Amino acid sequence: MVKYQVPDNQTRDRIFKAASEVFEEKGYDGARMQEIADLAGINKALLHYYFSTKDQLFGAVFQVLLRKMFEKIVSIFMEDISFKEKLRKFFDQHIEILIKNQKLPIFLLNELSHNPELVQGIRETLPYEQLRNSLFQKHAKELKGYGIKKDDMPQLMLTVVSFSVFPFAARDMITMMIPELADNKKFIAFMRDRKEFAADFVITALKNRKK
Amino acid sequence: MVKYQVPDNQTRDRIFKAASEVFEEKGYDGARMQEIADLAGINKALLHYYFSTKDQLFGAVFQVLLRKMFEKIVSIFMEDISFKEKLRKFFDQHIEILIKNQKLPIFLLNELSHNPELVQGIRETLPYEQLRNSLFQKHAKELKGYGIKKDDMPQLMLTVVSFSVFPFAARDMITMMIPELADNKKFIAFMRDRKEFAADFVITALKNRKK
DNA sequence: ATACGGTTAAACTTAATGGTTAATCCTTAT
DNA sequence: ATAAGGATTAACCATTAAGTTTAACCGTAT
Repeated sequence: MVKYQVPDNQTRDRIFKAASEVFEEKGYDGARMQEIADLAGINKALLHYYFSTKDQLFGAVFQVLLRKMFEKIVSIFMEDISFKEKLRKFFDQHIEILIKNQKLPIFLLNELSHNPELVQGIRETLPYEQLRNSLFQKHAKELKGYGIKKDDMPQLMLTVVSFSVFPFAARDMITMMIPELADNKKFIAFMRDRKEFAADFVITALKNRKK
Repeated sequence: MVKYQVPDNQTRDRIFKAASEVFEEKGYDGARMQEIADLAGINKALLHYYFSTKDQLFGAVFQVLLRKMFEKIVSIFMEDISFKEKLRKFFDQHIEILIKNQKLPIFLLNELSHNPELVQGIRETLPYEQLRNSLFQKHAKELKGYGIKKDDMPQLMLTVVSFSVFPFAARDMITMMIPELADNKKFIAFMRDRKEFAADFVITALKNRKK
């Protein structure tokens, strides 16, 4: 493979990374192409040389970030372990990921809510159907033992995900009510505590569910 | 009190209402003063006559919306009923409010995350300290019976709130994974089901908590 | 050598968009 | 009736941001 002036497409990658940061931080409307160019260490002309419009750049970034987050979740839930184990593992790993990407949830949720058509291009490529069905079938006995019917799965899954995602999306609301957690270190500790709290909470609720 | 041309401040109110809608729908960055003026049925000059800058208008709107939401939550939790009853009542009433203000959660959370200083003016006027303390003290015996220590209260309260708020904030993410719920009627039904699901879930988890 | 892709700087175009101005309207007080 | 003053308007202004253009530079492949 012949190398040109710039070996790989490092410029494109730098743009992509810069754009991810700026979009994630400010949202689509608040982001400025100039700021992205600055952060990538290039000028606006080159930025448009790689991504002709803001929309296109945003679309690319959004899709990657959404997929990244989604695939992490799926991969954990696809593993071949008991449902209870999955829960513990999920909260552990997912919360660690979110600690490293604290602004990601609110960014994804907000942009999605502002233009739902963003999903169009991604929907087909994500194995959400697969996840939904296989999750219930793989743990049919275990879930049946908990009195969880197939119809209950959406409520349950939403509940599980909200345990880890919501605190990050609502971070500043939490800070408002619990000023101690304004300190990032303490917030992270709080979220690490939450791993066990959440797993225990869900498992207890399931085990003792009225059938 | 002498009345001038316009008896009450109906114009101001119309502006305020229009601004609430537009900001809630598009966010600060996505909102246009022109659109607000149009929706209020006036022109931009008059808009600036009442609210000199976009920031000022936004600040006023945001504060009112945040307080509105917060006070509803507080009022339910302050009532003089058992903790279990509070939970059921909270999920019932809170979810009904959110059904009528579906975009409010993501709006508040997103704007707050973009400029946390928004809280400054509001913090003092909200009885969150009061809520935190009185909640635990009022139900000391009941919560003790569940093995909830004072330190556990933030985790518990966050959990409770996330049951009702998160689904609205994540509405389009949910729609992506559960296409049936794209239909608003069905989504509302789903959320009404969730009232009982959430209350049962939390109460079961509490009752059987390992101490 | 030369052709070409990546890159820069800088000036430019164009379409909003927030905010202003000066005049007009309307109601009430005198 | 008329003056005063708040409410309202149409037109305007200044700035910003996306995207373009142009001319030049530089390293590598042919």
